[in-house]
Amino acid sequence: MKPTIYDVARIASVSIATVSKVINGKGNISDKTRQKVLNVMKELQYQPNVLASALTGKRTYTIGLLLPDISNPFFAEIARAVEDRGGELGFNVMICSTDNNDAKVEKYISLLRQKSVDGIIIGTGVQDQEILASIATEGFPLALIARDMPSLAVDTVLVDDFVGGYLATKHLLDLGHRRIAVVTENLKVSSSRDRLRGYRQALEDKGICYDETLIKTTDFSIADGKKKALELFEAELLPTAVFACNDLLAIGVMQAAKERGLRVPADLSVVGFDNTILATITDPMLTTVAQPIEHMGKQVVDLLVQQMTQEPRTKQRVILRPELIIRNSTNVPKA
Amino acid sequence: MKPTIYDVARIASVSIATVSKVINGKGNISDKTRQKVLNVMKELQYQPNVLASALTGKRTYTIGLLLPDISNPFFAEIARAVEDRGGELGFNVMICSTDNNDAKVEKYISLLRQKSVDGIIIGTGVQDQEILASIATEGFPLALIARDMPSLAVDTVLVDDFVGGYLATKHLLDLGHRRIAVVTENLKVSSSRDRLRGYRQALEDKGICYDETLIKTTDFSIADGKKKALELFEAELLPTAVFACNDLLAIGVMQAAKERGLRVPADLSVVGFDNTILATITDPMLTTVAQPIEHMGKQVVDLLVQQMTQEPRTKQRVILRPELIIRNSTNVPKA
DNA sequence: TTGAAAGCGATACCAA
DNA sequence: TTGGTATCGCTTTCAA
Repeated sequence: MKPTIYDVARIASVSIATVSKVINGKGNISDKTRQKVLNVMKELQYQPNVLASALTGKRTYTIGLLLPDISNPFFAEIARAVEDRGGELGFNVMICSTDNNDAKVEKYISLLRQKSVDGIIIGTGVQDQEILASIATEGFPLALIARDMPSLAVDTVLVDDFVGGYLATKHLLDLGHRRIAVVTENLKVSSSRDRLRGYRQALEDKGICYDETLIKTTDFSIADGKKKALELFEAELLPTAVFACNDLLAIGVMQAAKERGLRVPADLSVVGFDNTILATITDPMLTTVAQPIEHMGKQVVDLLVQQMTQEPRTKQRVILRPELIIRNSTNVPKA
Repeated sequence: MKPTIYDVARIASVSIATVSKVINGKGNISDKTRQKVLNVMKELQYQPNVLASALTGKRTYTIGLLLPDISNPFFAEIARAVEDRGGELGFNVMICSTDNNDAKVEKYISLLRQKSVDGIIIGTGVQDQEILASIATEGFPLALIARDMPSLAVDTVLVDDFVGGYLATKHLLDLGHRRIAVVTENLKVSSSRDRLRGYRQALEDKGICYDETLIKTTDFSIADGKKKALELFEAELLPTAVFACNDLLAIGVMQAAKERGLRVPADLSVVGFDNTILATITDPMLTTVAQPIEHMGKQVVDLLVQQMTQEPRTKQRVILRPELIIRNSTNVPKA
C-alpha cells in the first residue's frame, strides 16, 4: 500500500498534524522536526493523497476541457496549449469530446463536477446555454475558448471572427475576385456567424452585392466541405474563390476542385480558417486565417485559475486579433 | 453548496447508511423507503461525491493516458478512441503529453497516482523501463498502446510493426523499386526498429542487399522528414522510393521532393505509416500502412479495465495486423 | 512548537 | 429492514 500521513507521522514520531504542517509549509515547526519529517517522507516516497485533501476543501488540481472532438487537429492543438499552461500551474486536464452534442455536454459537466474538478473550460458548441448559465451563476469556475456566448457572464477567449472573415474576404477581393463563395459550419455556432458577417462587410465595403446562393452551410468535416463545394460547382456561373470557415472544410473544397478538374489556385482560390497543421500539408499549401491557439490556451487557463484563486472580479472577454497567413492556395482570378 | 448524502438523509428522514444503500443498490431496502430516498435525491439533484467514495476504496473512474503529444494527429486519434471506450465503461480520461521525455513521464505517473486514477495507459516512449517496472509489479493497472516493452509484464496492444514494414516495402518492391530509402524515427523506439526489420526482411526475400546509406534516422516531425529526405537527395544515385516510418515523416519527404522538383509518384514513390487523417489530405494522397487505431483504443481500455475488475490473469500482448492502404503516392519507378 | 480531535462525504460492518 | 459508527487520508482549529 501507498504510505499515508499516518505512516510518516508514526515513523517520524510526531503527530499527523505536524506532518500536515510541514507538507503545506504552515504553522511554526522547528527546523529539526521539519527535517526529520522531510527525511521520513523521502524515505517512504510519501505522496499526499490528493483526494483526501480535496475532501477537506482544497483543490483537486484538475480541470475539465470540453471540446467537440479531440481528434480534430484544431481542437487537439487547443488541448495541447491548455495542457501545457495547466501543467505549469500544477493542473491536470480531463478531456471530453462532446461531438457538439448538448446531452453529452451536460453529462460530462455533471460527471466532472462529481469528481470535483476545480474548473471547466468549454470549447464546444452548446445550444442550450441554460446548461452553462446555471453553473456559471453558481460561481463555479468556467471559461470559454474559441466560443462566444455574450449573453453569459463567463470569461471568454477567442479570436475576432468578424475580423477573420473580413481579412480572408478582403484578401480575395484585393486579388480581384468578385464571385466569392462561402462554405461554413452551422450558423448556430457564433463563430461561423461572425465570420460570415466579416465576409459580408468586406463585400459591402467594396460595393459588391451579397449573393445568397454562394453561401453553403454544413457540418465541419472534410467530406462536408467537399460535398458543398461540389454543389457550388453545379452552378452555371462558377465562383472564382471560396472562403471556407475552417481548414477542414477548405481541404474538402480543394479536393472537390481537384475532382472537377479545377486547379487551385489557377482556377479557384481557397482560403481556410484556423491555421492548423493541415494547412501546411495540402498542396498547394493553404492560405488561411490563423488563430493564436497557443496564446488562447494560455489565456483561458489563466483566466480560469484566477477565478479559483482570486477575489471575484468582473468577467472578461479577451478578443484576439486573427492573422491572415498567405500561402499558395490563393491567386488572382483567371482572365 | 452541492447537497451531500447527509442532506438527502435528513430530508428523507432516514440514515445516511440507508441512502448509501439505495445509491449502490445494496442491502435490503423496502420499496417504500427506496422510493422516498430516490425522490429526495432527484429533488435535490443529488450527485454522490466521487472523491469521498473513492476515499473509501472505490474507484475514481478516471484513467490516465500518457502520449508523446496530443496535438500529433496519430495520438489525438488514439486519445479519441480511448476516450470513447472509456466513456462507454464510465471512465474519464486525463491526458498527459510527455514529449517522450522520461522526466515528464515520471512526474505525470506520480501525479496521476496521487490523484488515485484507476489505471494508466502508456502510449509514450519510455527509455528507462524501470519507471514502469516498479508500478507494474506493484499490481497497479497499466497497459501499453502502440508501444512494445516485451521485457515488461504489461498488457499491450499494438500493430505488428514488422509486418507493417514488410508490407510497405514489399509493395514498393512489387512495383519494381529496388533503391528504397527509409526515413525513420529514433531506433530506440521499438516500433521503429521493428518496421525497419520488416523492411530488411522484405529486401532479403527479394534478394536485395541492404544499403546502410539509404537509412536515415531522425525525430518525428514533418521538418525532420523533409531534412532527411533532402540529405537523401544529395546522393549521386537517388532512391526511387522512400518508406517513411510515419505519416508526418512521409509528408516531409513529399515536401522535400517537391522542393527538389521530384514528382510524386512519377519520380519518387512514398509510403507512410499510421494512416492518420493527414494521409488523405496530401496531394497525391499518401499510400500508408494503417493502424486500426479505433480497435486498438478499445482493446487497451478493455484490458485495463479487466485488470481493475477481474482476478489477476496472465498479461497479454495483442498484436494486430496492419493493413496497407494503397493510394496515390506510389507507382512503378521511372524507366 | 506540537498534538488532539472534529470534520470533509462517502462505504460497510454490525446491531437493533 | 434500518441505523449507528468506524473508517478512508488529510486539513485545521484550539489547547497544551
